[in-house]
Amino acid sequence: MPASALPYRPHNHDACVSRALADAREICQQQHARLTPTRERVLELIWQSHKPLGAYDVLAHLTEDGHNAAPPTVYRALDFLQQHGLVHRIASLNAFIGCTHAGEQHTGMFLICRKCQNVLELTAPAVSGAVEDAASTEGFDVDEVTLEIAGLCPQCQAEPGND
Amino acid sequence: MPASALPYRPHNHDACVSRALADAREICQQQHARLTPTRERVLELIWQSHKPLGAYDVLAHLTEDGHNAAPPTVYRALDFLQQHGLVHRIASLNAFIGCTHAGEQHTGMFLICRKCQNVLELTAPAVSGAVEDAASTEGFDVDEVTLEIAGLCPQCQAEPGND
DNA sequence: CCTGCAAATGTTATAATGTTGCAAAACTTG
DNA sequence: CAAGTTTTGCAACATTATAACATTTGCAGG
Repeated sequence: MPASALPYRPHNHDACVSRALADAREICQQQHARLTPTRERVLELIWQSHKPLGAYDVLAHLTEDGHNAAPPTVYRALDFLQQHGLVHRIASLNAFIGCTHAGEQHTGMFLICRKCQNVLELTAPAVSGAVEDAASTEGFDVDEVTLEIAGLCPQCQAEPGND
Repeated sequence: MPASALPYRPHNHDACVSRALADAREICQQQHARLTPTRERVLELIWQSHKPLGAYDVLAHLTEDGHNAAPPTVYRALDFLQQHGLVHRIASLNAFIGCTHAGEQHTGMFLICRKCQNVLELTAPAVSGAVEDAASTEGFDVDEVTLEIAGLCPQCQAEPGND
């Protein structure tokens, strides 16, 4: 039985968000990218949920803030955050989640619990390597890998009614 | 240099579609599933393109046929075809493609050329294994794997202007 | 045959997700 | 501060997907 991974454990989520924001500020500074208030707020909203958040969910939160935002505002902020490696888009959910490896070189692999919706982002060199090998056997030049795994997290497996 | 994989090679595409349809009929018969005219026509349309086809593209073709179809018709047919392993949905493209391993037990892995749009479906046991290992290290119970790789196919790499 | 059920389809409307294009504002740099 | 670039606001629109309910079809049993 492995040690429980972060999103599955109770933890001080405020601190976890603060750290992510501080990291983001630093990364943006290094890259001469402008983490504007809207962008930072969007990142914060996404981090406040360990679960993936849809663009329109983000929009709704901004509206609650009193920010009179339209969809492009959100999509533009999300594009920016993605480009700087601060959030990932989960294609199978049309949703976004904070990157837990921001700043590091990595290929994301996501374990998505279909019951509690928590997402764990992994870096698995063995997987990346196998994917690269398979692609290069076909002479294919890899640009971007989408690797999303739906299933049951350890906690939810333990609960009843998961057939 | 590997031998060129099927979708990248010129081939008798009509025959390739016919074979897919014949296989589908057999698979459905075995599973006591009804491959109705609409479902079969949708499968045929998808196979006639080696490129992924959006639901509304399928709808447009049906309309050309004189079939007065609405979105639910297409989505229902696609659901059926997916459930019986005859087509795959490519989440990163919101599009569908014929399954080249229908009837076999397999985990799809898709090499999607971002230039010519061709898609090659692979079965790579090494990748599936690595994914399984990574998931089980986290105690995660895998249900479904979405593995989509965007990049350049061998043909398109050879052409100019692919920076 | 026909009757009644289940599966499949038709139909209308609507929800959810994402984009384009242009004008205004803010920041940056000389 | 003036000119250029980046960011934001805003309105309209495009694309993808589903809900709800009526109708038809295929088929098994009386």
